[in-house]
Amino acid sequence: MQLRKTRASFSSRTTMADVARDVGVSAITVSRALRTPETVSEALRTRIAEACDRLGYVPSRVASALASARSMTISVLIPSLSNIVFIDVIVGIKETLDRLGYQMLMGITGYDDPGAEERLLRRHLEFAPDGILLTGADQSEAVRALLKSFAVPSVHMMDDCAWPECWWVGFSNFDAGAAAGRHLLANGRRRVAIVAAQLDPRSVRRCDGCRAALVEAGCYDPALDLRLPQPSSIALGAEVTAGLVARNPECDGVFFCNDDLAHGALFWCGQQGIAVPQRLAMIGFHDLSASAWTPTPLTTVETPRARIGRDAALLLTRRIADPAMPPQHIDHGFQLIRRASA
Amino acid sequence: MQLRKTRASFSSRTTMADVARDVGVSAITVSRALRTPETVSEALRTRIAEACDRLGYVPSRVASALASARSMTISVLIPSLSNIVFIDVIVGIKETLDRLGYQMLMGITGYDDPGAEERLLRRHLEFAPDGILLTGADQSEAVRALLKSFAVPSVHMMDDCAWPECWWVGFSNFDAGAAAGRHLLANGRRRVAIVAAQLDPRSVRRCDGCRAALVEAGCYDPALDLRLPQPSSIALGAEVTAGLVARNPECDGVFFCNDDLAHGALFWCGQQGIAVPQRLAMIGFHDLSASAWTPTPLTTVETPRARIGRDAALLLTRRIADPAMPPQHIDHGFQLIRRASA
DNA sequence: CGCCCCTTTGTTAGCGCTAACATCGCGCGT
DNA sequence: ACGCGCGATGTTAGCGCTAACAAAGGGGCG
Repeated sequence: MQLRKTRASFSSRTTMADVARDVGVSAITVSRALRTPETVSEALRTRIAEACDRLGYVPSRVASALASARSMTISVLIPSLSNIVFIDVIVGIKETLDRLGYQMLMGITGYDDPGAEERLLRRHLEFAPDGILLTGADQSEAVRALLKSFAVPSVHMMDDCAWPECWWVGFSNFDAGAAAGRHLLANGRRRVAIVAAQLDPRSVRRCDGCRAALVEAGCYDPALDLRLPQPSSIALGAEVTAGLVARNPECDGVFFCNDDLAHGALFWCGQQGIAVPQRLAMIGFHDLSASAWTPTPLTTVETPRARIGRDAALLLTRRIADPAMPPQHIDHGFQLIRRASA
Repeated sequence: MQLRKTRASFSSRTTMADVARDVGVSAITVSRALRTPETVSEALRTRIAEACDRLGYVPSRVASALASARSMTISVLIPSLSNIVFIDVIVGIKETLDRLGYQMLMGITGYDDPGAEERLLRRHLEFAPDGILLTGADQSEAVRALLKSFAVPSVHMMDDCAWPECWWVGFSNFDAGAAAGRHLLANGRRRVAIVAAQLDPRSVRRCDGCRAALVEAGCYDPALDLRLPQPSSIALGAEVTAGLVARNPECDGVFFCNDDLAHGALFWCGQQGIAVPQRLAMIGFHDLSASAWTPTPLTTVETPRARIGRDAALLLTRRIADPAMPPQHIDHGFQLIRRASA
């Protein structure tokens, strides 16, 4: 008889072997009763279920993951939590993953550090996720190499991607920006400013789209094309609008790359008595819930964020289940929401 | 020679054994070089680090978790993602956990189903988290029993708790509500309404606090004490204020159990030309970023959400490291933010 | 009646790592 | 010269589960 100390275990929890012993079968039968009930006779299945209940058995996904090479976790990499846009995406993702029994591991890349996504990915790979959801399709070479060498299925969210091998669920930020620009033009605006903050690739692409629309109409003015590196906020929107009106009094319309900035602009115009849209029309991006409630309700581009999250997660789990599946792309589009501001 | 198929493994990744073979040492030495570098000679340590790099070795936390009974994950149970308040808490939690190398597993309990938290906890226990962060201290008996039987350390967030064994980081919702009530009274208001939506225990407690303040001042009127089961939103705030003004024209002040409702009320008053605070004073709760930007800036109670998340996570990891530690409570308080609305 | 196939259960051997104990060699004090 | 302590490395076993193969029993069919 050894006197060797028993080694640490997860709080000496009830194991599958305990349940098996209790019922008088082998562990694999318990395993099957839980995972593939149809392969176990009904009588046994009932006795096993009863024993699990009675003993308070909670299966260990850690052991299961090691044995089956399926961790039942999905890593989700997003740039920020402070941006409600990504929260909506997460809500959609969780809806799908909860239903399918996956857990979500979340990683925040930030906007500034170009190497952050790779470091984060490496950290997440330690947890052996069954798949990865990425924001945008502008990943670095290092990130793509890691994904490939670890053979982790991935799906990109919130933008489109020209590369046919890329799995993505999103919409064209370029087209959405262009639609916003054309709407301002259709409103008779000729001196249109473009305001972008937090220069992530998707904001840049929608500004590109808006710019293209202005160029096409022959009224693009680089002096009205503002790029701010700071994080987007209501306060920044107010500040930048004040500067814009002071320096470019002829400006008669603004495309803001997101709604927060537009909210700040609207509040500031309200305080200053600047008539929106008569004097200055404006259009935002994403249609946040407050956009229907600003002093002048905000015309904006609605993006189906929760649907994108939901479908990206669904697509990813399908890809995990069938590695031979050909690449899929889902374009969920966008919708111009016409309110009073433009 | 067996022809048995090799079993599934995590995409045939490089293992610790591969690194050990490459360097010409045993696996345990590699393990030590990574986890407790000071126990391995410097020469070996360098060669091991070099081999890890060259082979692209990423340690498997799944195997590590099984062997060491430490999963390096923390489960966080919150009621909702749509409520920005909890996002702020999550931001704080992630700040701490990222620094300490933990991963976060997130569970959403919702507001309605009383059994949801227990089911969710059970699901999370399958992943063998090293600790659990819970919202509030009103858990069901079943939840407390599960936590006890699995011996998972936990810390409660966002409220205080009278029970001395309970570890918590938060503030007194009751006191915060009372402070809001007293502020309205100090503004000379005598016909004060209390409006609560999404009746979670913390909202209820802050309304209790406000009510106590009104009772103490001898001006509590049950007809002005509104409890709405619906989810809180800007639209609901507008709607309920319209009803309140119509039915109770004498009402001169309102305590809203959160800022969203107050925003809706302010927008509605702006549209209707109702003077805030002259005709109707109002005070919100949580100090969301938009509260400084409403038509009339909102007086509200600031809650240190990110700090609570950060410190709750820190406390939890300390409790994990030292199971003998006595229960800790951190009261981060709250702060009345005086703006124009009251 | 024997054969085959299908359903149901079991045996064996890991998945990749780490706890616990074992061992080895070196410097030091006496 | 000897033993002791200590730092550095190794051996063994096992965490709790599941893949792969094995086997037993029953039923259908020529």
